Amino acid sequence: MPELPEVETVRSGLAKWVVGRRIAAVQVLHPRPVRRHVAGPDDFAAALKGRVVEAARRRGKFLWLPLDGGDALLGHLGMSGQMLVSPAEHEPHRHLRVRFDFDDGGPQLHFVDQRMFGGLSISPGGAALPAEIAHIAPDPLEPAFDDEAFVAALRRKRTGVKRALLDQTLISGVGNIYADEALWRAGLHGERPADRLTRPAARRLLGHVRDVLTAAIVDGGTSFDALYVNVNGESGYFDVSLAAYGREGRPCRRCATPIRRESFANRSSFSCPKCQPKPRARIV
DNA sequence: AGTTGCCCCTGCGCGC
DNA sequence: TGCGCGCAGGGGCAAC
Repeated sequence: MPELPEVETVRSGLAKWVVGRRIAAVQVLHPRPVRRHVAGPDDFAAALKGRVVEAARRRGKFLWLPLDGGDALLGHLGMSGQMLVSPAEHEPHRHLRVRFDFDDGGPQLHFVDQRMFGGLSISPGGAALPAEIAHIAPDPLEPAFDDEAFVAALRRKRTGVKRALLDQTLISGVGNIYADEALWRAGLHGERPADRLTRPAARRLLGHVRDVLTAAIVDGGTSFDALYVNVNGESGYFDVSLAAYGREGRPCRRCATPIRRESFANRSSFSCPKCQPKPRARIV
């Protein structure tokens, strides 16, 4: 579910509510979200007890909390993960998987995840950049992102431009919603061969990716339902600004043609049939 | 080596 | 009312 804007909204909430606090206890209520910690849930909890959270960082859709001593708590929300800051007296969420208590007795941190595609792990020495996510490309909102390197790499991809946008080793943070939104803004169908984009077209597409991600962060992300909320349980409202995703049959905001839905990699793609014409088959 | 497909999970809404 | 099916903001890994 969460893409870069949603994860960034969560990160800023963690920066505000969790950074600077010392973990007093960790309870793992379901082992699956901690599956990447090979030593097991008990070891995971023991290793975090007493550690101070020093920062809240993000690359693409990954989050990490640098801890005193140089390690980091690395997290990914998967399709349905949430980080909630919750007073201890509140009724726990049905899908609460991991609970963190702090030594100040203040609100707890709850990792909630219905589908459990997300997870938490400890990255040894991973405060600056966890080794586990070294294979992920920078995201387009961080200074390390190299626009021209991305444009060149995109134009070498022997695949459709949407698949390329979703390739986290090429550009991170873009998921199914914002890929469709950026392609709509660029007037490109997702099946357009990436290696046939002109350099200027690739640069324009990157600009649209950056613009839509930035606009969505301002709105606190996209919330279709209760599965995505910020650390205080509040929804984002970028959904009202979506132009393509989830708008099948509704008029294109540019030309009023009904938005089309096509199946794509076990999911869906939304686009305007007129503004984003399907490419002709590749002639080899 | 680069690209594609399958699988991991739970729950909800729809049609029969 | 009940059940089966399709679908959902992601990513790792095996197989071509």
